[in-house]
Amino acid sequence: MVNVDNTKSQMRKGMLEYCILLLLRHRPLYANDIISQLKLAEMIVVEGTLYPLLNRLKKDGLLKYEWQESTQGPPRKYYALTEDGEDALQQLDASWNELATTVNILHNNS
Amino acid sequence: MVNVDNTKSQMRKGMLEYCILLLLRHRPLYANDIISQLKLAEMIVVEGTLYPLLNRLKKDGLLKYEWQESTQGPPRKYYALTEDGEDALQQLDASWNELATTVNILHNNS
DNA sequence: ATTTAGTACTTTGTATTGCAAGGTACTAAA
DNA sequence: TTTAGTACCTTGCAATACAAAGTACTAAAT
Repeated sequence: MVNVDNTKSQMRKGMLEYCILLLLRHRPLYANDIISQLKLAEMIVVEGTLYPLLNRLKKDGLLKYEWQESTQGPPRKYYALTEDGEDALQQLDASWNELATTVNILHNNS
Repeated sequence: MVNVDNTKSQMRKGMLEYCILLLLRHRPLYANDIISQLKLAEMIVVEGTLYPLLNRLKKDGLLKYEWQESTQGPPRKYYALTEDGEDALQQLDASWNELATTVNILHNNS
């Protein structure tokens, strides 16, 4: 059997940022929430990937966070979209639609 | 205006390999053909990206090539899917469908 | 009080990979 | 014999996903 895992994971990687923004669209989440949600969606991410990514999105002004106490452990950074983040997300919705259309055309054409 | 170009290009990158295999599904193409086709589909690729990628897919046994004379210039490497390549492509079709479904769910859920 | 386990966030080193830029080699026309 | 065009390859750099190790805080167990 051929190994397509690498290609599959490349596909997922490309969507990661967009999926994280989608998850944050309507409610703030902290890192572990995001990891669990993405795991459910079979878009596996690990801490070492997520934290730097969240920091980058924060630095770029798409995300902000608030510290919140937890009943069982240290406080958590709850991330939410900024206004710029919402703008970006809208643009990415459009990009996603284009991309999906393109791929489907290539798929059917061929 | 927020800059989402980086994220957009990450999305496209992830699909690159799959799209190249799709293009080769029913006919052999050489590098410039692939570049033109992908440019039409707004999935821009440049030589420095494509050649190493084709070599890798060849090395992995998904692609093979034949030299063919050209009427206007040096000979060309026409790439085609191997049997393993066709298997891989089928698996990737499935992966693509899953991914697209997942993203659309995240999109609508949110 | 001290240790241990659990949780949350961060950092470091490595491998992959896309790309710009430059290089080689062949063909054909000037 | 030069020049332009085409095709393929390589090199060096930047971005980034990930494994693994590290820091810090909380809460329960001893």
